[in-house]
Amino acid sequence: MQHPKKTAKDETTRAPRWRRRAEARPAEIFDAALTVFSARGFQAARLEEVAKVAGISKGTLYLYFESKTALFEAMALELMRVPVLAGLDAVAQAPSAREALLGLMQTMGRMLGDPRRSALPKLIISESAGFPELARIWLQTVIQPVRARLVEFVERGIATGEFRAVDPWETAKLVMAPFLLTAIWMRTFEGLDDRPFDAAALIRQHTDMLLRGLAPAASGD
Amino acid sequence: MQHPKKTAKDETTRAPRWRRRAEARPAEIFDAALTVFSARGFQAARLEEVAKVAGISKGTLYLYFESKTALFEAMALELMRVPVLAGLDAVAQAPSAREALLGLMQTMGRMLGDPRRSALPKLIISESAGFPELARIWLQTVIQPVRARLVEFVERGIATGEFRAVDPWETAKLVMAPFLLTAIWMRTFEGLDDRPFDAAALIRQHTDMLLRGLAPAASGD
DNA sequence: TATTAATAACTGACTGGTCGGTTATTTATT
DNA sequence: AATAAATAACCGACCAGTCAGTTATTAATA
Repeated sequence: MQHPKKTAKDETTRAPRWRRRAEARPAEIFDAALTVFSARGFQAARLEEVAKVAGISKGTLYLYFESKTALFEAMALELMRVPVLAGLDAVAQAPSAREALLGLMQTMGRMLGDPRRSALPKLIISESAGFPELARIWLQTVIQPVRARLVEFVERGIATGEFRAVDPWETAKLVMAPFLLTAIWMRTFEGLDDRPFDAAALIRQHTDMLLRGLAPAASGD
Repeated sequence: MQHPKKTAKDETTRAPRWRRRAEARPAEIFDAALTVFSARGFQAARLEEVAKVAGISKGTLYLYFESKTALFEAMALELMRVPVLAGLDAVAQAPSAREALLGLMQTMGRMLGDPRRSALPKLIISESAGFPELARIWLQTVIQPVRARLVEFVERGIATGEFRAVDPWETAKLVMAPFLLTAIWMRTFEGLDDRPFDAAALIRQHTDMLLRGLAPAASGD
């Protein structure tokens, strides 16, 4: 049988079974992988399902990634690479320590609103046993830089008298804790609890409490 | 071929290969299961290894538990059953809201010191996708009661004028967040970070910040 | 432009190894 | 001797990873 008249580029539109889309694939696979790995966890995730969600066959996955492990790692690294910290330097330029701190918290709050990025912490934490290297990288590329900034802001605030003298390192952890709680809660208990989780309200309250906790004593310490 | 000279049962009590210990087994298996499941995650954990750690054979596991899933669930439930909340009512008897709050935080802090119990949160969170029922039970038996108490204490403090008027629900989450951070950190990043994690210092700082954040405005709001 | 050849992208049936779970057998206890 | 407890060899479902073949796309040729 001869080839059918595909030459009729005038709209015979015979949908091909698939298309070559070598450029678009990786991103789509990352998307699918995040979805499936998030929903099932790394081990329980089936590559067949990742492929299905990505709209390709399992074999095709292996044209782009060496192994299931490599796919997971590449995906996680890809999501980390994204400007998690892009705003950090800008925020640091704020005229006061207070504003810098608030700016950073706002940035983190926005990140929680992006389902893709807010999925990463729980995934890294959950799979840290099997991928210690990934935990290490997350620590180095995300946690430590953010923490360093927070420490810096707190120290600056103390120096300028905006804040009272607290331990900057412990305070940095306290600043981050509610964000972690939120990221985890949304992906673990949301829908099971009788009360909806209002991330915005939590962060508002967090900010309020934090600023009061940092305020210098009104008169004498 | 006949059996080799085992007939030499000169009965001088050489250790028998095993003993009947039907009563002690379950606890030992739980211990082993917690260790292995914590280290590897549910899916990656091998029953062979659980058995080895428990000092028995894989087959013996099945004398006590229906399946890998049943073992995991039974273990998690067993750890929840333990007096997580035993101190709750006692703490609630404290003369002031402030003391009740501090008492509860102290209890939670102590819990983090017990490696067995502090392992549970991360395990539940990590496996929540595969065991949504367990997440629900954890929510109901641990999180919600603790949260309810916290809300109650905060409301009481506001009523008595010990605390300023904050949102008790959001505040309850803020109280818990650093404990969650600690539980997760210790089992995820500890050893990778350049700074050791000082849980006690964090809780001290947390307490300090919290009380200041809750303090009524010195003069006018 | 039409046809053919060459290549890159993709598919899906297949396989080999890995455990969860079972069972025939051995060992301890009563 | 009878029974209960534990073992270890075994089985088979499941799935990551492979590969021989198929289809789309591009390049070369007429």
